[in-house]
Amino acid sequence: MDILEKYKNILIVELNKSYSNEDLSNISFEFPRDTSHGDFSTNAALVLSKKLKMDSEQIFLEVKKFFEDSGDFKDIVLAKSGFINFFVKDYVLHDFIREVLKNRENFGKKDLGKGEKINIEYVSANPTGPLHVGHTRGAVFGDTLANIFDFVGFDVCREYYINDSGEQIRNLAKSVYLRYLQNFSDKEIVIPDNLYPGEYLIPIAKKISDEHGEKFLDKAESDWLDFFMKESISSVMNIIKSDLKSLEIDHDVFISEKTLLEEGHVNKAYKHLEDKKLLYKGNTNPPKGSKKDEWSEKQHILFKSKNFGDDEDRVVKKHDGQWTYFMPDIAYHLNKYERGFIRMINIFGADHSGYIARMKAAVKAVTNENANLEIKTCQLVRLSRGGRPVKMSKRAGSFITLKEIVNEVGKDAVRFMMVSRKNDAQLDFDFEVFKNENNDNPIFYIQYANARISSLIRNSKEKLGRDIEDKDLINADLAFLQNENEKKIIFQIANFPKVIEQSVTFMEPHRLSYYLRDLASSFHQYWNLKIDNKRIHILDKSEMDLSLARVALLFAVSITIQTGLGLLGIEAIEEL
RNA sequence: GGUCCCGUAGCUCAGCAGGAUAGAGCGUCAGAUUCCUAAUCUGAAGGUCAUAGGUUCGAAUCCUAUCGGGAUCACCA
Repeated sequence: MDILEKYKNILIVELNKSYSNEDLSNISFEFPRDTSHGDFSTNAALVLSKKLKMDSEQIFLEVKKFFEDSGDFKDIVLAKSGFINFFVKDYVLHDFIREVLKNRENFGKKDLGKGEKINIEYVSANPTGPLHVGHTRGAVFGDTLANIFDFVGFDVCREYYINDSGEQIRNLAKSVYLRYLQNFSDKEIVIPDNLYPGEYLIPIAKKISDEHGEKFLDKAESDWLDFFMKESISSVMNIIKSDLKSLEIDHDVFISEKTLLEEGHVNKAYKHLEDKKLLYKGNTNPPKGSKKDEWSEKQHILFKSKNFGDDEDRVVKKHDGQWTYFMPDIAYHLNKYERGFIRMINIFGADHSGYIARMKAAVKAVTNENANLEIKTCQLVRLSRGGRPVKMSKRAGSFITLKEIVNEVGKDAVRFMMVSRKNDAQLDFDFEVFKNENNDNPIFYIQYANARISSLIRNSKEKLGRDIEDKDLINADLAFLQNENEKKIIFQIANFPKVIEQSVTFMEPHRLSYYLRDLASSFHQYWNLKIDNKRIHILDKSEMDLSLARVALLFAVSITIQTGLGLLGIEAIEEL
């Protein structure tokens, strides 16, 4: 089902017989941009003639021989530039489209993963408040990536790490406690700077008041803190899960830092490092720009992350015996390894990019370099509305939440928006664009294409005087398709498996977004096509065979759009 | 200052593991509606791919340096 791959394999296998000593990895086999360069082209003659100091004509003749027997080609020529250009017979393309129609939602699938377990950790936002726009990009990026990995045969585990331990959680609990006190007092309560001011804590406090009354009033902190931490975390995690649900993001596993601590995983990982002699007592330099007197000269326990490619050794245990945030993270990744994950992917916000080197170092250390951690970062998102930037300040909880954007433009638009740029490029987005129902709005444009194709099937009775069924499409005689636009669309569909493969190997789902937009564009062009200055009618009673052939082709487009949108987590709409 | 990301059309961005004449949307200008969804389409104008070197048959793509923009620096997460 991947034409390109099929012929490339033949080429490489055959070349290997004669030139097994040569590195053939530079040899390409692709759809040339310019149709005058044939249907496929390869640089094989160019590359090998150079390497072997052979005449390129000679290599060309050899290559030509590989393909001649199949009878699939009209012509194979050596271009002046040195490329070998292949002109394929029509039936090859028609057979391909029939394969797409038969395979339906499985078109584009490849077994690249062969069932390999892969762990993708994304979001992992601290449970101190609802998700905001900053989390959204990583959430959608990670989820889309997971979809694509799953599609190509990996055994994907989608995971969320809950940082439910440490100072921030105590602060969360204290913030909720203040809101709780407010429920029993007329006096306005002031929330200190270091605590969380968000109003989402009010219902949490209300629930505690309702269920436990005045039980925690006038009590020492030690009497209520644990309870408030527990209640707050579980309530905030419910908010977060509901945020994720609004984007149809569903993690398989939530792992709690607190649990890792309680079950001894952190101690175990620490001992692990100790046994390998990767820990030592020492000091660190104060960070640039900080005041010297705020810096304690006490001795901490450091992990030799420099041995594994980091540029500093990192503190794992503070002088007072407390863990740093880093140590549980190490334990967590050891735990992933122990659960059988050799391959792990983490999605970080760009503000955590400084953390990449130490995390990779830790995974190497703790797994004896057996596991591979890959980290993808998502750059910032800047939202605007009608050309004006949306101000985002964390003060007073006035940041834009994930829910607000989903409510404003809808799940599909948000998902598309977040993967419509390369992950490591900054993202500027105007809300208004995604509310438009026109060409400005790419998600609309793609859905419109699919809706138009669906309308053909719906209208077939009226326009052709008969219903179109699956077997009509599969049996359609595609030789009736003789138009350049039709050929262009066939090649575009044929490129889908490659786009999928690249999205996986580069971990760049945005490629899929661009692909779908381009495919939709070719479709819309075709829809408006004029021959002899007259608009074509796809459904034309007087040209039944041609009509069926056209619908068959467009149905293959629809299949591709639906699969692509599905991977992006977006509905394919049949009627607007 | 160190590290990471970015720099391609007026704007927002693609550019496939180095390939043939650099692409799309928006915006601008000029057009298309006896039509199955015009919520669409066609055409035109628009480029020193930040700059300078290097690698090679061949560079927007790889390497080095410089300039510009952003993020980050912990005994916070």
